[in-house]
Amino acid sequence: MQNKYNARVIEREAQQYWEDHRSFQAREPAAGTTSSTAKPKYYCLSMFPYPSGKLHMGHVRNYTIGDALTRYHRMRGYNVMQPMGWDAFGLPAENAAMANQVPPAQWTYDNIAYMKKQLVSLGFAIDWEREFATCKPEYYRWNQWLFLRMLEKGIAYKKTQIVNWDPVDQTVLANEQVIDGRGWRTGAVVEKREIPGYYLGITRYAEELLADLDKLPDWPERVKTMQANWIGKSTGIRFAFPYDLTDPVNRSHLPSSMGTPGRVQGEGPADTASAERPGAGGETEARSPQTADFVGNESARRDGGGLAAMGNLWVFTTRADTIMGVTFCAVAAEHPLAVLAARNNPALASFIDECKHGSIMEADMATMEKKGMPTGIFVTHPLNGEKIEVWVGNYVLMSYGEGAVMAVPAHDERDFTFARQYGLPIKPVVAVDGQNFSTDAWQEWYGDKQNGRCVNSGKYDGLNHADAVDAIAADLESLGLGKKQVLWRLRDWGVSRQRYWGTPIPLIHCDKCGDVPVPDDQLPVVLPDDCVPDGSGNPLNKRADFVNCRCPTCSGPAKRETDTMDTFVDSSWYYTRFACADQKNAMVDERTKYWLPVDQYIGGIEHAILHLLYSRFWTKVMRDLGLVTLDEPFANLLTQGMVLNEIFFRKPASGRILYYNPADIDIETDENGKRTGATLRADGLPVESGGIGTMSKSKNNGVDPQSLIEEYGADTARFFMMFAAPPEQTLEWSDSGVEGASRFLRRLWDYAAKFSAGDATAVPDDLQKKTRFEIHGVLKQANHDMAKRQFNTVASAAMKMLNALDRMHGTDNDVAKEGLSILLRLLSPITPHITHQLWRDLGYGQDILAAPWPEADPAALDADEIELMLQVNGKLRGNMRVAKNADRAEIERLAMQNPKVQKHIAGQSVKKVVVVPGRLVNVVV
RNA sequence: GCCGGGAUGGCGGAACUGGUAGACGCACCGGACUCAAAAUCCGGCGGUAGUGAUACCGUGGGGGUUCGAUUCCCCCUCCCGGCACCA
Repeated sequence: MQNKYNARVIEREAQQYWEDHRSFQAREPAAGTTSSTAKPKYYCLSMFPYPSGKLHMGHVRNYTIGDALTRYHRMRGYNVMQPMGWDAFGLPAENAAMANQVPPAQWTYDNIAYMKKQLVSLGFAIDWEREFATCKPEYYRWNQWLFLRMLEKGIAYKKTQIVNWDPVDQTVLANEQVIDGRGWRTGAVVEKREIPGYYLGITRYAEELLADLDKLPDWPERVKTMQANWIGKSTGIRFAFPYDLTDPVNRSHLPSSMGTPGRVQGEGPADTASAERPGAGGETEARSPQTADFVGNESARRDGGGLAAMGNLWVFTTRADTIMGVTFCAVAAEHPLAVLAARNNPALASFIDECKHGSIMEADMATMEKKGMPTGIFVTHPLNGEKIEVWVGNYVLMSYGEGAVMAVPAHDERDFTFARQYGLPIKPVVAVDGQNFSTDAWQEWYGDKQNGRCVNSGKYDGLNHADAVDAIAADLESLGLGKKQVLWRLRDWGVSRQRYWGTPIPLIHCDKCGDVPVPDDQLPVVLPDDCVPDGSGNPLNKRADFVNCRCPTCSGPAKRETDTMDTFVDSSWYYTRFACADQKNAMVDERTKYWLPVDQYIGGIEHAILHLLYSRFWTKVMRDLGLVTLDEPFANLLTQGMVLNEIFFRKPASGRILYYNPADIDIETDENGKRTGATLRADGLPVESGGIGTMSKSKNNGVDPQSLIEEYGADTARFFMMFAAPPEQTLEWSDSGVEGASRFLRRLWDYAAKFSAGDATAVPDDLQKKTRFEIHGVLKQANHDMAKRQFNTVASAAMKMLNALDRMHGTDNDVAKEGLSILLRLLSPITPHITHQLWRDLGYGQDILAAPWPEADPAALDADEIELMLQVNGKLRGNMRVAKNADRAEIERLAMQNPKVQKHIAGQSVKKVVVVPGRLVNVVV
């Protein structure tokens, strides 16, 4: 073997070997394999990358974790599959296309080619025969196909709603892209536009998406919590306050056009299905408060379309037990009653306008001062008949529930604040023993529904929360004015995008026949891949060859839909496609039954909600269409931590902060190694430390994986990443840590070279025995850690083994031979190249991948004598060796004789002696 | 405000189910090799006192349970992440 470690050469050779032997090709079991002879399968998947240009450290960490798990399970005897693909549609390609005047397709394919080379050079055990890119018609045709199935089932539907529109870029903006009411790029004032779009009915699955979180015991708790919060289930009562605009108190609000009083047709309680709710949005729009109008709100739409003189103000509450404490109602600025009242009230109109133009971010609204104005409209309390005034309140969201609330200042903190501000009455209707109500300040117990009892509530007095809610729900229902209802925070998923680089939505607009789905036999609707966007809207609109078509129904001239699908659609089902990527005639086939679910999914926490929720939804839809047979796609989820690096900067007296790359900084330390300062190497002058942050361009603290691989090799990069921190925690970059990883691999190589040369230095038997004891002890712990996916301690175990072997000096013995074979196998999931080479060079076998995973030998751990700690009053005072089979009395006797123990118990009486077998003796005095 | 996760040497991080706190590595200090440097190897490395054996203190702070607490319970402080006028 070579006596010097040359990463470049051995990594190239190992990768060539794997390619030649198709080492990572995953195969389904041959027909006839019985479940008793079959290997268990292990589908290990890392979130596929967006082909942005080149890999970043986050990718390297993500895929190294996945690769270590894949290789470990393979050696453990699993039939493994680790595929890779490309999440290839998306906005950055359009931006790059504009900047470089190159079509997004070409840019994307160039990036894929380069990044694939990088992945190969990192030695990942990927089955490249299953690779695909989502921007290929062979893939996205199934987006279109399934979309059409959803349309048939009514899961996909079209509706019109308000969105943020940038008039300069001519595109929809996500909420995050609107800053102080202006487009982030153009600075143009964002308009509200009512735009038709397609929605997927994820809310139909809300209950199951929430309940099935319990079927995911191996998901991180915080991800499940985030999803549960996002889905946001509230159980309560939807009920109505009837109003009559012809009533003398309301006469001034009667619209002149509204001569004849009369009830609105079809108005009734609980007739709005909870599943399909107003203001739906997808991806980013899901958070949009839909402030501009009440479009989509069914009860509101009927009233708003031509408000009748008599009607119902619908509200939702989870605290129906406080219904007798209602002293006013509050509605959102966009609520039809507010709009009506503003018609002849200029002050109110301008207030409403102010509310609408406020920040649309909900986070900002939370800290906003509570403001409101009375509408002068009165509604009737459904249970006690009192006249209740309707206020417009800036704290009521049009997008949640009915856009209107019953206000109970005594038992809701927001209502309390509001009532105090405007001098509205506060009427306590819930009492808690031992507490006195005061309107001076809000107290915690006012909102307590656990311990409260109804008071001042007539027939409901004395009831607790649950009983009162039941009784009130029953009464409201018998009046036809209300009913129990579940309200969800989750919105339907808006998937239409006015973008070019995405899956065309397969619909055709015909003047005669309306919106006509593209027939299956005309799929895929192929996206022209030679467009270069110019920044003025969707370039597809200018492609006559794409837009103009024939109506599938009447064959007349028609126009193709030019909106494309949200790119989250692509990633919602790609994991099913890997099971059968070569299937030309169907979206998926039987092979999904074998491979799914994904046994281990690995990715960033930033996808905790969107991608993971959409994928869960999509799986359930595919299941209901009979395409797959599972409820949940990802059995085990690992969310890896981010890669951080230090930030260095200078702040010139004038001008912008300048950031310096840590690689260009020298650290000064005192003689204890404590840092005293940092200077820029170029000029030797001090720079300031800005702490630790995620690697980013803006902070100039990124490290390019490519340069790392070129300088040290893939194994060093992989080893450092695994050693520096547990996978779920953040990882701090450290150049000297990388150096240390490299040093270890060189030491390993040097040791192997020495072993190979045969160093016959005599090693005493007891040292050999001790070394073997140590190796197997470390292995036992390492296997425990491996099962926990705690790779940092596995890496450290490998280092400990090398240290132990090295201490033995001589290598020509069975302990060294066995120890090295254990070490190589333990390390092979982390550093596959060097271990592949050494395994062959040292004659252990042809291919370490075929070697069994090492297990600790109990015989090696069996010692004649064991060491016991000696404590006096719980303080460590010494230790002693006793025979393995010494009994309790013997141990106690020996411990009491021990001089260290004697010294510390001198002159005191022994109260008790605690003996923990194999561990310690504690003498209590 | 609510939910989740944290806090251990100069640094990254270990510590099985309550049983030797600081494994392993980095940094630093001392030594060997060298004309010298790098690389490599050997030794040291929580704090205080002491020449030393040793003693005391020490896992964010305070209390508790226990023979024994980084680990379990209660209270508090700070940090990170997510959500947020959700009715």
